[in-house]
Amino acid sequence: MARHSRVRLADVAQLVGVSTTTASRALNGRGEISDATRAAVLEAADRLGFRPSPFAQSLQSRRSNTVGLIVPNVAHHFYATIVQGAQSYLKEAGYQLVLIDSGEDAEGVADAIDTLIGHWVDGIMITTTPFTAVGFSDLLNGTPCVFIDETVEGVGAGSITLENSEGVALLVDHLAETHGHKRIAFLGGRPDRTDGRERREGFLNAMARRGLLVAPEHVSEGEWSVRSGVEQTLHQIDLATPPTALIAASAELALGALAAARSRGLRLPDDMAIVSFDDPEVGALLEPALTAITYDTLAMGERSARLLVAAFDNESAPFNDVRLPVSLVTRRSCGCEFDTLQALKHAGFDDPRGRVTSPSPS
Amino acid sequence: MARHSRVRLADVAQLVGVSTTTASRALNGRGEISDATRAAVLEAADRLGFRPSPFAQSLQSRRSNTVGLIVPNVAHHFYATIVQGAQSYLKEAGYQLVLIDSGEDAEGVADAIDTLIGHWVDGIMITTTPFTAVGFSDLLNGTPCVFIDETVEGVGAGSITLENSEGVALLVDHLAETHGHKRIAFLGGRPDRTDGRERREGFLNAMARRGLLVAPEHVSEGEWSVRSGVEQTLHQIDLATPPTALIAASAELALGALAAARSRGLRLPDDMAIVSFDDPEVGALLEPALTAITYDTLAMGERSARLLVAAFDNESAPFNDVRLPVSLVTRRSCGCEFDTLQALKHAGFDDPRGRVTSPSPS
DNA sequence: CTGTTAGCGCGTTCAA
DNA sequence: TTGAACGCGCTAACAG
Repeated sequence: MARHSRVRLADVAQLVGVSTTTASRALNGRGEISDATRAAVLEAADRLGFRPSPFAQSLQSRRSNTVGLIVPNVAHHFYATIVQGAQSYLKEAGYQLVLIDSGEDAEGVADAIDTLIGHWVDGIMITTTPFTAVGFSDLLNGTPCVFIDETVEGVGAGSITLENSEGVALLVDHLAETHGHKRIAFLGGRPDRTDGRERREGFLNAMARRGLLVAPEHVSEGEWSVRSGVEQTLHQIDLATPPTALIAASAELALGALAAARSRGLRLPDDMAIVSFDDPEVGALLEPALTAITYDTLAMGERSARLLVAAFDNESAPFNDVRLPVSLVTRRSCGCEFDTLQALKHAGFDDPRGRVTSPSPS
Repeated sequence: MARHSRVRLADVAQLVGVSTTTASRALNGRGEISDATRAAVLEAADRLGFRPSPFAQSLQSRRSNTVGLIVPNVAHHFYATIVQGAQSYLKEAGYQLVLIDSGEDAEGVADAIDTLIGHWVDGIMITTTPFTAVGFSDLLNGTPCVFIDETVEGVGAGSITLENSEGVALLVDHLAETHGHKRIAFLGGRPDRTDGRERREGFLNAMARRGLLVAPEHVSEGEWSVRSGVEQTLHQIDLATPPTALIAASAELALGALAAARSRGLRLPDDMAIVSFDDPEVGALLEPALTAITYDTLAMGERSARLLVAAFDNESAPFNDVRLPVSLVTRRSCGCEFDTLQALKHAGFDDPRGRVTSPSPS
């Protein structure tokens, strides 16, 4: 295998005719040094293509300039975008991202944390929380950490989450005020996740605030998946008193809901309105185009990385609980007017790399 | 910032009462050593929670046990899945993945390669090729490398690509044989990419093989994006002799095509059939459900990683050009029968992590 | 079978 | 302003 053999600091120093100490000082700008030698060293380093060995540096400094990110599934757009956001900030800040796709189960996450600590990452960002506070504390063993989209009480430097209940309230308000819906059902995800729980509670609160009754059978629960969306929706449609509008707690649930309703021959949005927390990548391209809550996932990643890096310099800072705003994009599935082609022209969808971006709400 | 201070080999050795050399031998299984001391060292290491410093090891061995992966856009499902596949193999093989989202432009990729080499990765996987062979050779400077979805002649240990022309041929054959289409148009992506070029040529060849005429205006070109799909499709529809079927060279183009055709009031698939190379995540949930070429993206990532790691042990092996098979999934957009709900029940879409997997063809 | 020595490449003393 | 010496933690080479 290719053993790396490159120019060392010593080579640079030798070329210039100074000690490695001097060369080091010139390159790092520490200590006093004459302008002449500094210039000479810099030029020599440049000419030789000198790159300091990160291992030697880390061995000496006891820090790796590396940050770990644990996601349950990189292939999911939400997590992939967080990776992207995090990396863009970390690069700027001089850190390298180490990504681990852990799966969602506890064992995988424990493994991932262990691996990252074994690699001496300076900090860890975690997007899935199958442990309690003590569990995490044990695993982390003092390594700085930030939670994304989830919160674990009293562990880590902070968390970045969405305004989940506010978002659901936007959906409820829009359905009720603009379109006059009263019998609104909620398709939920897993209640053991922070986001799932908050969205569910947000729904109940928003309905209560408007004095709208929620029949128990109009609040269902399931997995965070398309299949579950189908099942929950069929169940709702078959009810003696089916709802006139559906709020899906996630993009996958909404996709399932759309498919299920269509296959039952319902005309959307006339027979039933369907809206969603989470705007799927293809939200504007669905039939009907999906009214949804959007948010800046890229910013979630960036903010998280920023929060973590900030924590490096200030370990004793209090837990930082950041909430990111969300907003409503009205399209056709709620009953509003929406011209897909027009929307495409004005907002996004032109990423040359092929990304299907949703029009960002202003 | 949290300086790592942990148990060193020396601590273990001291506890047992042997030299670090002996301890090292016991832990690494090198050299002769008595069973008794080996056991003692292992136990002590375990009890102390000893983890060898990767920096010290790398400094000494001159290898990092780390592999770099460069993608133009992690947020894109295709690349995200490659990341996932690559990581799953690398983990098994004892390597850590270092991911860089470089963007698609040459500068970003050059930067990424540079960064990775600066981190002494043992090898690099590249998914976008904005350079010629000499360009890459210069940048890589001997670092083992594998290309994914693209090929650069004569550089690296090998490449993993799809059976692009075979895939397009499957689409052409299906449209012609099963549905009797003769005027088939092709919506192309960027011809400067290996995949784009091969799909375009595959189309022309497949049509020629069947003796079908292709009017020049029925082969268009553009970006790899939804917007471009919309534009190209509108252009085709407005032609004096519009095609009766459309083959989109990528998922994004297909999504754009669907939206454009629908917005013009065309009934799909009766007025126009639309099929696609690339099965979008939501292929089965579109209206109409999209007939498409699918392939195992996860396997692309795995195979690539496998190929790279194999190259570590055998640097002089010849260039390994791996082609991954693709297959046709017929749904409704070509004119076939397709029951979305039924498909959901039988194939995929039940990933608890929320992944929207396409039914895999058997 | 085991220990001593030395060096991977860098930064940081301390002394000149 | 510069340099010599040392140590970060580990393993390979060379004794014993």
